[in-house]
Amino acid sequence: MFQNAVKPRGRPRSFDERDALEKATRVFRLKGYDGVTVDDLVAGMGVGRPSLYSVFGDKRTLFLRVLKAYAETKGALAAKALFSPRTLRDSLAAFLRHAVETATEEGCAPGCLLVCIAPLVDDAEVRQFLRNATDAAVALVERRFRDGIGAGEIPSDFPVAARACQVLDLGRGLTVRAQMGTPRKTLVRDAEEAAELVLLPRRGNAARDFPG
Amino acid sequence: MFQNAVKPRGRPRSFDERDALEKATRVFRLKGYDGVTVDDLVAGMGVGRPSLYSVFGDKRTLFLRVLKAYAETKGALAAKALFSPRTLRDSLAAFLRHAVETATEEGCAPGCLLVCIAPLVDDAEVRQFLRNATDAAVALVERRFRDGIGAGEIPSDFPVAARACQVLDLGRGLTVRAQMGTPRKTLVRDAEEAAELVLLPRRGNAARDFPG
DNA sequence: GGAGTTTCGAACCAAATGTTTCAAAACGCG
DNA sequence: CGCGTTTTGAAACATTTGGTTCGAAACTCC
Repeated sequence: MFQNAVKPRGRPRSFDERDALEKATRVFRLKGYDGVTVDDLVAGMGVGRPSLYSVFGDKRTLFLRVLKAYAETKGALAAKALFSPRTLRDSLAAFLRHAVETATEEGCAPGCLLVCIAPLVDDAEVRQFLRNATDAAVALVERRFRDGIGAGEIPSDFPVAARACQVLDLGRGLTVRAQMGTPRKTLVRDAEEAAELVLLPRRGNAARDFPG
Repeated sequence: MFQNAVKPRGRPRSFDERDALEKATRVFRLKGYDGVTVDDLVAGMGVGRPSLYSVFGDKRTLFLRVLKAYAETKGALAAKALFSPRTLRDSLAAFLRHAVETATEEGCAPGCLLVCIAPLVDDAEVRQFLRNATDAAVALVERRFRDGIGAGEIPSDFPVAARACQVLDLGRGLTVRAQMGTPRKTLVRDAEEAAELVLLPRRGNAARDFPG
C-alpha cells in the first residue's frame, strides 16, 4: 500500500514500532500496570530507555497506546467472530471461545488487558476509554442478536439488551478464571455452555417455535 | 465471651488488630497489590511502620492475612444469602445482589479483592488460595441448587454443575463492571436478571412443571 | 516508685524506580 | 568525505520504596 517510501534522515531505528507495542502488551498483561517497571519494558520491548521515552512517551502514555491498539484488534476479532456467516448460537460460541482463547494464549500471560488489567488503573482517561469500549462491545452483541431476530432464529421479543449484557458478563467471568489459571479446555467447554444459556427462551414464551 | 483477661506486660498497642486489618483491606482494594506502598498502608491503617512489620510481617504476608479474612467473611455472607429460607430464585438473586453491593460499597473502593485484585498477584500461595476459594464457592451454589431439586423448585435433571459455574461467572462479570464504575443500580438490576437466567429450563424440558 | 517489658515515632538506609542527559554511532545528502 | 540529523547505549539524576534501627514512651509487676 503506502510504503511511505521517504526514508528518514538520521540513524535508523533498531526496532519496529508495532512489534515493540505488541511486546509491551505482553509485558503489561504479564505484570499489570503498577507491577511493570520501565526496566521490564526496556527488557521486554527490545527498545532502549531513551528511545522508549522519545517514541512512546512515559509509562502512562505507552499504556494508553497499548490499550487502544489491544482494544482495536480485539474488537475487530470479536466482530469477525460474531458476524461471520454462522448460526446465532455458533456466533456467540465463537465470540466467547475467542475470548477464552486470547485469555489463555501460551507464552502470553493469562487474562485480558481490558478485563483484568485496565480496570485497576487509576486514571481518568483509561476509565473513559474502558467505558466506551464496553459500550461498544454490548452494542456489537446486541446487533448480532437483532440480526438473529431478523433471521428468525429468536423471537422478536427476545430480551436483546439484557442478554447482550449477560454475554459480556459471562465472558468477563471466563476471562477472570483464565487469569486465575483455569485450563483452556475447561473454559472452552464453559464458553459453549454459556452460549447456550443466553439463548434460552424466556419463561412463558412459545419456545417450540425457535429451536435455536 | 472470652475476654482474654490476661493483660500483656508492656506498653499497650495503640491500634486494634482487626480494625487495622479491615483498613488494610480497604487500602488493597483501592490500589491493588503492586500499587500499594508501605506508606499507603501506614497511613491507611493507623499503624506505625515498625509496628506494621512486627505485627503483620511484610507486605506479602499482610496481604495474605487480609485476603484470608476477606474471603472468610465474604464466604459466610454468601452462604447466608444462599441458605436463608427463601425460594431458589431469591437465594440466587440475594447471592448476586450481595456480590454487587459489597463491590459497590461507598467509601470503599469498587471491585472485589478475590475477583479483581488477588488474581493479579504473582504468588503461588495466593493462587492456591484463590483456587480453593472459588472451588468452595461453586460447591456452595451447587448445594443450593441441589436443595432446590429436593424442594421441587427445579427438575432433578437440572444441570447443577454448569449453572453453578455460570452463576459465579456472572457474578464475576458484575464485579468487574463494578470496578469499572458501573453504578450500583444498574448492577443490582442485572443481578436480578442473571438470577432469572440461570434458572431457565434447558431446551426440551417440560418447563411447565417448574414455574420457578 | 523503680525495674522490666513492649510499643511507638522519627529518623535512617540501601535498593529500586521513573526520567533525563550526553557523547558516540549510524544513517542521508551534497 | 564531511555535515546535519536522528537514534542509541551508558551513565547520571532525583525520588520513591521496602525495610530497619534506636531512643523515648507507656504500661505491668514487684
